[in-house]
Amino acid sequence: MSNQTQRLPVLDQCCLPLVREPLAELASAELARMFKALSDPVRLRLLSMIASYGGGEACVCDLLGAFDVQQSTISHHLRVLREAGLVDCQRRGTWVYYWALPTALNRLASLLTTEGPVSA
Amino acid sequence: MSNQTQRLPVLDQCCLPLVREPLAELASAELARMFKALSDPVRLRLLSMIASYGGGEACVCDLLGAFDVQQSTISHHLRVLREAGLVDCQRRGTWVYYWALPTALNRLASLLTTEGPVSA
DNA sequence: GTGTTGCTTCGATGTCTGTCGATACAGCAC
DNA sequence: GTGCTGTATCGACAGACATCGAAGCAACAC
Repeated sequence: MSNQTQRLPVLDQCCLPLVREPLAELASAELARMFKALSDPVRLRLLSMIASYGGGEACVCDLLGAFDVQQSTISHHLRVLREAGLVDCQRRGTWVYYWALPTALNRLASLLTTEGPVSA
Repeated sequence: MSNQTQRLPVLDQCCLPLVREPLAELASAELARMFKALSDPVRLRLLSMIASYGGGEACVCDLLGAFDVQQSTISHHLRVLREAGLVDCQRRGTWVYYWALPTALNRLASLLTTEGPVSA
């Protein structure tokens, strides 16, 4: 279930802050895909619930109750987050667990930061 | 030209990192609007060009040449960025200048950060 | 095997969005 | 005033997206 979508090669060398230098065209396309995954309230709450859940991962069954949409819709949003490289998942027996990918989140964060030192 | 759109009240008290606690429903809607503004490659590059431009602001005329889309499309994207609270603008004589709003960018950045200290 | 539960995928549908060309507006030069 | 330039807004349209219900698949219980 992991790694079934393509990698995001551009992100391996990008991530100077936006304010430091103009974004290249290729990088902007990849980054826009990641931000698009964050551009829906349901997905944002899903990511937040997953990332803040005890143990750093959450079963889909833990997430469903918090939303007023159908289970298939949640599954769709989880897939969008996964294809954007923001979360990954694994089936364990009957249940599927999701966890956030900190590297991706921190890269987006450092891109938006306008102050202080930068890791990349 | 400034402040012609509504404020984003939720952001004044939000912005603990996503990984720290689940996002409230209201906050997620406001934040999703901001991320949506970042979810287009043209807008991402526009923001980057504006933020990294010498003097911290850029005239629209400085931006147009870098894109393969019509001027009306650029104007549309600049409006989306402005209504999301990520940039502001001011007319000076014939030209309109845009600048990034660091507070908004840093809030999004701290929301995504999974490590280190947090300002809020 | 059958049945049940948890989750994903599929297909359809209404809404949103990026883009364009045309038009309107603002400021300057004259 | 007229004309010109820079930018914003309007209206239309194709493509993208969020949502749903139905169907499919995987793991378990029996």
